[in-house]
Amino acid sequence: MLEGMTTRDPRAAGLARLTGLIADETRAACLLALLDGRAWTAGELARHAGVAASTLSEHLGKLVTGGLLAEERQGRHRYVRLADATAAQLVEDLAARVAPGTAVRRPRTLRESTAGSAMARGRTCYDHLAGRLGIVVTDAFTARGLLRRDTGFALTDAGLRWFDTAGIALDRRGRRPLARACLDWTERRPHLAGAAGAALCRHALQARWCVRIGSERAVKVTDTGERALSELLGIEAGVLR
Amino acid sequence: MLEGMTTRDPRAAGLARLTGLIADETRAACLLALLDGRAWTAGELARHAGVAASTLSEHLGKLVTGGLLAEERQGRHRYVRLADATAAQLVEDLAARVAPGTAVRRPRTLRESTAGSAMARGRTCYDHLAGRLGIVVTDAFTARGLLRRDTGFALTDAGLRWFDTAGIALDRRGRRPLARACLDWTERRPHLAGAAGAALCRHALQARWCVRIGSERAVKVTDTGERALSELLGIEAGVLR
DNA sequence: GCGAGACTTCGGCGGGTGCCGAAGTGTCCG
DNA sequence: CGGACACTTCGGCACCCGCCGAAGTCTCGC
Repeated sequence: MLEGMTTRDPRAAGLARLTGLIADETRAACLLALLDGRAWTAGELARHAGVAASTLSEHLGKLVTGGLLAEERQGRHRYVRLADATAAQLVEDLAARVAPGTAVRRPRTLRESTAGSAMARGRTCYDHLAGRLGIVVTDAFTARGLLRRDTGFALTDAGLRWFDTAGIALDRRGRRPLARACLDWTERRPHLAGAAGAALCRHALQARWCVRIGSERAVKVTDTGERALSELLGIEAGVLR
Repeated sequence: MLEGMTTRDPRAAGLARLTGLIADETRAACLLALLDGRAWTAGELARHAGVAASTLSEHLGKLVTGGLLAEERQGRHRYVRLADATAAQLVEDLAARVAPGTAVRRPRTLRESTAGSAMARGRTCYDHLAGRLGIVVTDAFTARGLLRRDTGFALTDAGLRWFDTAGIALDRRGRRPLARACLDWTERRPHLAGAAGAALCRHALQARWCVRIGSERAVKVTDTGERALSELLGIEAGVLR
C-alpha cells in the first residue's frame, strides 16, 4: 500500500460502502421484496431470490450489519425487515430511478398478468398506499386543496383538518416529515408518503377500506372502502376496478 | 450459466447496476467532487482521487455510460459533470445518509481547518446554497412564512410573491419541484433545494450577494449580500461571519 | 509538421466477493 | 429424547473488478 495515502476521503469510503451493500442482484432482490414493509424469514427470501440458504444467510448478515435491515429472532426463524423509514425511502428512491428503464417488460403468463395488474391497481409501498390507488388518493387530496403540490409537497391546513375529522391520528413527533413525495414505479408519478401517508394506509387497512390479496403486497379496495373514499375524498366508485 | 434462471427480477438487476456504479471509492470520490455542480476535467479528477489517469478514464466511461455523468469534449480535454438534477439529488441523498457516521473526523491541519470551516459557513450543493448560509436562509424563509415545513416542504403564496418582488424568476415549467428538502451534511438539517433553491443561488451569485472562494465550492457572503439578506429576509448581518 | 500534453486502450496482476455443498448449531415437536 | 427443520459456518472454487504502466490516439501551439 502507498504510505502517503492516509487522506482518502472518508465520505467517499462511506458512500461506496453503503451503495456496495445494495450493489448485488441478490441483495437488491431482497430489499425490493422487503419494500412491502413486512418481515420475511431468511428461507422465504432465499427461495424468492433463487439462491442457497447459506448464501442468503451471508447476505443478510451484511445488510443487517450495514444498518439497512433489522432482525428479530423467533425460535428457529430469523425474521428481517427494513430497518426504518429512512432505509425504505432509500430503496424506494433508488428503485424509482431504475424502474423507467425496466418497466417495458410485459407479463408473459396469465397468472403473472393478473398478479401484475393487481399490483398496478393497488399495493402498499413500505407503509403507504401506492399504485393506481395511491395515485387516485393523492390526486383527490390535491384536487380538494388538502395537499399542495404546485410549490413543493406539503399538506395544507385543510388537509390537517381532514385527517382530524376523519379520525385518523397523525404522529407529528419525530423528525419524519408529515408529507413526502414517493415516485410510483407503475404510474411514474409521485404519491403521498411520509407520516401522513403511513397513517392513512394504516387506517385504510384497519377500517378495511382495503384488504391484502394473497401473500404479496397487492391490496384490493372493499365496498366499505369505496363508500368511504367517495364520501371523504369524492373518489368515484368505478375508478379503482 | 443456469438455463432455467430466466426469471431473475429485472428491477433487482437494474438496482444492483445503478448502485454498483457508485459502489467504488474512486468513483464515489468523483461524484462527491462533482456535487459542486461544475465541470471537471478527467485529469483534475484523477489527481483529486489519487489514481492514475488511465484508471480514472475507465471510471468515467462507466459513469457516463451509466447515465450519472454527462461529458463535453473540448479539444484535448474531457469535461464531465453530473448528468442532471436528478443525478445530483441521488448523490446528495446517498451522501446525506452516510455523513452522520463520518462527520466526527476533525481537521488535522490549519489549512484543512480553515478550508473546512469556510465550507461549513457557506457552499453550493450542486445548484443551490448549503452549509450555515443555506440553513440560515431556509430558516428565514420558514420564519417569515415563505416556506412551509411543518406539514411537508413547499413554498407558500407569500413565498411566490417574495421571489416575484425580489425579481428572481422561477422556472415553473418542467417536472422539477419548486421546493425540495436537501439534507445538509454539516448542519444535519434540511435546506432549500429544487427549482426555487437553484434560482435563488443563481441570483445570489449573479448579484454578487456571495462569491466563490478558491477553487472549491465554498462561498463567502459579500457586504452587498449582507445588506440584501437583511432587507429581504431579515437576516442579521453578523450571523454569517 | 512536430513536440508536448491530455486522454484512452491494452495486458496483466492481485484481491475481493458471490456461489455452493457439507458439516455444525440451535429450536421445535412428537 | 430423537428426528425434522431453519439457519449458520466453513472450505473451496470461479469470476469479476480495480489498479498500474506502456503504448497508442488525438489536439494544441509553436
